[in-house]
Amino acid sequence: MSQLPEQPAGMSLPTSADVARLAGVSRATVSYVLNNNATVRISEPTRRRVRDAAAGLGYVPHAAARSLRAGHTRTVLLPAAQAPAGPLYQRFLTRIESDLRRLDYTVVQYGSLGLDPDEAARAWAELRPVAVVTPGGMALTPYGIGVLTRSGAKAVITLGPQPVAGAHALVMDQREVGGCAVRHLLSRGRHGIGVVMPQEPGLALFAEPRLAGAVRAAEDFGVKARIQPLPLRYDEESAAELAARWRTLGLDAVFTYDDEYAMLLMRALQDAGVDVPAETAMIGADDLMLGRLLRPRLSSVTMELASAQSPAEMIDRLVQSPGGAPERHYLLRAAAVARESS
Amino acid sequence: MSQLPEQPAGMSLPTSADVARLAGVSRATVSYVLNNNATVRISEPTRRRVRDAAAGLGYVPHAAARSLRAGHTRTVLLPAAQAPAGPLYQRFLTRIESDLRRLDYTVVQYGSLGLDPDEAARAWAELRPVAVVTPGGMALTPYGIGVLTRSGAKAVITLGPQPVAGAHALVMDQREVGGCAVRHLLSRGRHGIGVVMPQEPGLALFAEPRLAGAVRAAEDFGVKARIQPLPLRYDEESAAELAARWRTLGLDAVFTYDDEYAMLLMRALQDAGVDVPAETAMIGADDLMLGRLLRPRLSSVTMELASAQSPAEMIDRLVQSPGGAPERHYLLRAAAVARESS
DNA sequence: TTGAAAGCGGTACCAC
DNA sequence: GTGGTACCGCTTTCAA
Repeated sequence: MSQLPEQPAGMSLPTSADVARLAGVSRATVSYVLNNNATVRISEPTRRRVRDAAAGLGYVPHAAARSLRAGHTRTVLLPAAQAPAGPLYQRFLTRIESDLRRLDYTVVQYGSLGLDPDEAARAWAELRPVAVVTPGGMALTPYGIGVLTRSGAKAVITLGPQPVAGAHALVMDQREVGGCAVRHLLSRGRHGIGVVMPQEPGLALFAEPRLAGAVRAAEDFGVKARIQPLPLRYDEESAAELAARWRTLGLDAVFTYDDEYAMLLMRALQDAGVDVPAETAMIGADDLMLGRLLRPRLSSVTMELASAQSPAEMIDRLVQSPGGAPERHYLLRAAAVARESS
Repeated sequence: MSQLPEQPAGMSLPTSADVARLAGVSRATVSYVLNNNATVRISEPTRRRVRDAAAGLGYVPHAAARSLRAGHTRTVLLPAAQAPAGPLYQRFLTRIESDLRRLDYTVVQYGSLGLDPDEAARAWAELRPVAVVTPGGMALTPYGIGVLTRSGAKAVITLGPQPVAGAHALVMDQREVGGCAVRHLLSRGRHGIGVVMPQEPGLALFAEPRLAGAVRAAEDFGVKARIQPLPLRYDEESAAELAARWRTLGLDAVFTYDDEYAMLLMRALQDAGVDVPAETAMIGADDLMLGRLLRPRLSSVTMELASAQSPAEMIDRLVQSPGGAPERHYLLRAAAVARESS
């Protein structure tokens, strides 16, 4: 398969004019045939001659020329996230990417580290994408949205913990994660609940809403419930320091932001002689394998992406009929999984 | 900053002709000014008028038009990897991405899931990238390399465990990881060494070379050393099954592919009453935080990317003076970190 | 059923 | 110093 079309040793790729010449037809005909243009009838022999010529020369159309002429692209731009991607985001990416390709879009991740929001929007607009999906870490200003829209983006969509004014939103509402965790702990009869707040800068975007959801769940429960934020760096020293003053905090439960922080804190608490779950119940989030390997086995908040419509279908719909009011779709389903640690 | 340039409500982005009209100059002049073209002297007042007009209109150049005219792009294409990216690859990505931007390249990750190698190469070639860096998971055929080269790619580079004929290579030689692990275990006086082989399809690409390196290190040591591959799925059932027949294997050490598999297997062995490290020494790879949290603390092979020249500089050099013989650069430095498990 | 030709937005050569 | 203009590769009327 790889070698079938004998490529001439010519050093530069042929154009549609070369294909036309070899097939003995005009460039127009080449375009009609290769794009299966339905509005024009081309005879079967001609089609074959064109196809053979294209294959023989190893013709590859020039995307820039095509989109320049067309006045639009089928590029969906996904600015690469700042923070290292978690497992959930990776699943989201592969999913939306293959779905969009099935719908005949070209998905492009474009790195924009170190650009300010307006510069970034202009850089994206240079590519004239038909849709832009910006992850939470990337700020999107009204100016940026304007530039993108006027550059031909039919859909500007934010993806993250909270919506942005003026753009459509795929909301992964992290508050529900905190809410689930705290409701679970409350249902276990715990009332003094610590909430781990990672100090890594990129995580604040997720940690803050999780805390807000935790606080909200506690308020809904009543005055007995108390939420205490617990700053923690992802290193043993920080965990040991927290564990050392654990008993002074008067907590009987902790939501650790995620399973990895759970492992860190569980180890530190156990080393400090604090029993889990007897003295302190613990729940993480992400439902990773590692949680099941801890002793006690870690309770966790499991998350999945779910919506009536796949994100790719939403994008396709917005592209085909743009101009509606900003839409919000809540993608995150969270549920507590009880194991031995709570 | 975001609101300063009052954008007219016009619904489509202005072209350089619009800028020229507003500034009262020609399109040529606009191009000269905005690109700081040094070969032509434009008076300062004119420059200002052009710049003001461009800013006022919110002008954003059209990348496709530019590259069509130029006959080449400054796009470096990074086909997105198939397998979920590990921490090492993520570090590599952010690094190369910001380095390349500094050198004024546009870095684009292009998803190609589910395309066959030659289709994928054609899809990439449509974008006329100046360089392509394909991760190990993506096959690159001689035909594909030919198409890309003729489409204007000055550098076609593979990135992964082993080089590919006809392309430059950034080699992350996984054999050294297995070699390090085994040499470490041998130095501890262990001779019957199991090597975990993850059964997840995407990991074979890494696991096989690690095993090969392990075998090689054992051979170098002498006849006393024995290597035994141990297929393992990433689930507790598979680990328990392996642990149950552990003593029949006659091994006194195991290299677990990475730290996560180490955690899985360590738990299973401990549950089966096999003492680590007394009965079986264990070493993982990646040197994750979680290894330090295990009891016994996990020995691990730590990896980092190092080379005389940054990958971005290599790409830039190849782009500027293409046509040399395929280069190979070995990026991976591996070293065993001894902790309590070995 | 096919071909000639205009034009998408920028760049760069050549005149003035 | 600045403007006119040809052209990059492709699509799409319009005419034949």
